[in-house]
Amino acid sequence: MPVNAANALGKRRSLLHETRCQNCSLSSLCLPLALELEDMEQFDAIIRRRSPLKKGEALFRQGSAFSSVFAVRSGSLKQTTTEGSGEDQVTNFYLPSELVGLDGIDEQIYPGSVIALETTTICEIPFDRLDTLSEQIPELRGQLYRSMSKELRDDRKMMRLLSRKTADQRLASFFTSLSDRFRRRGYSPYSFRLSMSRADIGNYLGLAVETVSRILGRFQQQGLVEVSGREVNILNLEALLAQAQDDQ
Amino acid sequence: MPVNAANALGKRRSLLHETRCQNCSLSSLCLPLALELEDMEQFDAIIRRRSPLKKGEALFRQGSAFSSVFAVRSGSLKQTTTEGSGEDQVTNFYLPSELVGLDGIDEQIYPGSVIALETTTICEIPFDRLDTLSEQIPELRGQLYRSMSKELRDDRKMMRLLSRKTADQRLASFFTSLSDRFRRRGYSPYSFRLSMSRADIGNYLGLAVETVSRILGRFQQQGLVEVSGREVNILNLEALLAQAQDDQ
DNA sequence: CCATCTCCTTGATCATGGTCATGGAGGCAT
DNA sequence: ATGCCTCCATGACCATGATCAAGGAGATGG
Repeated sequence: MPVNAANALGKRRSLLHETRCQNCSLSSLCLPLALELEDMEQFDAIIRRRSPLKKGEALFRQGSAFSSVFAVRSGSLKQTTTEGSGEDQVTNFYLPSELVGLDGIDEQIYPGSVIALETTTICEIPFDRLDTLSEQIPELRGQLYRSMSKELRDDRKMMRLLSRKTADQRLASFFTSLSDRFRRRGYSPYSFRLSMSRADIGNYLGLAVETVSRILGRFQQQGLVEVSGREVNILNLEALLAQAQDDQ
Repeated sequence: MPVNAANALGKRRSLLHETRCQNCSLSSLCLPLALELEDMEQFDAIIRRRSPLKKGEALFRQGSAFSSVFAVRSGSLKQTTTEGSGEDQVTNFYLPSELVGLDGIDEQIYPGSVIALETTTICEIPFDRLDTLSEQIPELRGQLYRSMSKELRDDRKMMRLLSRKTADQRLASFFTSLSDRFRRRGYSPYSFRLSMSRADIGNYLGLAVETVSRILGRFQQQGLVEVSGREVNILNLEALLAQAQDDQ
């Protein structure tokens, strides 16, 4: 007895590491967040699921032609930009449900490379189709505006961090921010694994690797966190939050 | 003999410091950049021209309710954010044709204050009407996406500046960037007036005022610029551009 | 299981730019 | 004009974090 068409489709999708937005656990955080079922189906139809990226693989490279934005489904990535012959600069880390590539719209070129930090699955959203759909679905358009606006806001925070905070405050901010992002995604805010190296963290925070190591050591001695390699246990979130403030 | 209606309207507008987008010298840089005449008229209709801000006046304050984005018509402004009881952080300077307030869409609150640095005129664009119009006019929507995308790109540049560049490179970048922005607006790229104080510049670049002063002095000795108070003359743009690079 | 490489840690020294202190210059109101 | 501010410049000193150096830990592949 043959399975019905819907099931067959379902099976094929799952074999290709695909799922539909309707079933995705991230749908409450991701772009289709505000969509009715019917609209979500339309949105779902333009998504291209990609085969997973392996650690170190690039989603795209700086300078390549812009065509799509991408939503992270699982795993994590870093964005890096190179200028002249200078060293790379890590400008962002991306976690599941976050949107990658929005800064390429303007010049139709990706202004940075985005590299997987671990095995990572991605939903590709062709931008011209997204734009067209955003004409028909105001909620989708609103969500897109909001995503970009939020990224602008986060950038301002990062500027403040880079120009006013001490090394200790930067690390504390980094951990509390990560903790918060994990919590919002339903993971433990106290216990998680860093997918990025110390070098990536230092580069992102504007610090030398050695400084990152030293401060992590100090945080451990102070009983704020417990760090073993890339495993992190936050022991005193309150104190970390206090450290992260740059006022006083 | 009565003047005709169009003239009367024109007069009233100019009395209120108003002009229409069609006549605005900035229209090739501003939001309506890509619009046909007919679309531009629709866009023009939702704009509210405001009476000029005086130096030091706020366009809006951090935390107030988001309702509009704003286009700078003449003059300049700075964006500052306060965190806790900490010192303000200058996160941006805005020049004519640039769009202010885009980072408030997400949380429906302006995340920073925006203050006029001199007498400044502004076009107010109510966001809900802009959004609605962007549904009907794809070019407008595209331009809005591009504006936000560009701001994201500029933010990445700023992060690189703050985390990798030396004090000299930061100042050189600041001047070359300003020079470029003036050039694009049809002003001299070599000779201009700074509307912001040394303190604002230092705050923006993550430097102490004293450092800004010292480096400006050094730049003068090196024959790169001539600075007298807030008047700037760029004598050697090439060399400044070279200084501004962070590679080598 | 060993060799190799990358990643991380820790120590010693140094340099950039911050802080503190002071004085001058220019704008603005009286 | 005169005094008062704010803004800017310059000098002396200091602190934070970078750089240099070396070694250990953990992963990866033969």
